[in-house]
Amino acid sequence: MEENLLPKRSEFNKGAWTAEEDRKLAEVIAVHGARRWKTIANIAGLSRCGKSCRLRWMNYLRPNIKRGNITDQEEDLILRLHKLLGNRWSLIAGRLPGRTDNEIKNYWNSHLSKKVNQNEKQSGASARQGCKAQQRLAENVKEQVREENTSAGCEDSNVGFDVDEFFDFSNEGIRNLEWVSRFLEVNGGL
DNA sequence: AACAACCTCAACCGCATCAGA
DNA sequence: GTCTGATGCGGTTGAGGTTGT
Repeated sequence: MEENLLPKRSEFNKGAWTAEEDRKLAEVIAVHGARRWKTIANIAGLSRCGKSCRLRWMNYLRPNIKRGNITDQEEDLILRLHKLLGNRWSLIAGRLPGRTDNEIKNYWNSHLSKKVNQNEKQSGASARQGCKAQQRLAENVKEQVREENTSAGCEDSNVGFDVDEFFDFSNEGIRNLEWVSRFLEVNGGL
């Protein structure tokens, strides 16, 4: 009686993927490509939702995934990018070949957030100065983007957008971050 | 050896955005 | 212009492993 009132249990498998499921998924993607995840799940005969298949592919099965320890260089880059972009893990992952947004998010939450908190505590007295430094940093970046906009004439440029709007991270207008790549390449450090 | 506390990371969930009908 | 399904993203959870007592 009571079970009639309960929501219908999902018909999808949940939890850890088996090697067999991985193999099936990879096979189907090799043939049909990595899109239309619902269809892929059906073709592969997996009792998984499309979302789950996508996640598994993106975070684990995709070729060129780098597994293992994050190097010091990578860590440094993550810190710099996080300073610049906030919790935009997919954008940060885009700058780290072979790393997934999930991996970077996990690494941040388990390692770097603590590190950053510690550093902030240590420099507690200079917190305000830190804020100012951050503002200066943002201003520097803004200035550089403005220069790029004017020198490139914006027509053909990938960085043609309103700089102030862009740096308002509450705005979801961020789409093309080509300039971030270039900024990091040019500056080498923040 | 046994247990608790902590840590890591794969996977899930909900929401936002995109794209096609 | 609107609707709907697909996709992408960030936050969160929980199982399993590790370390400390």
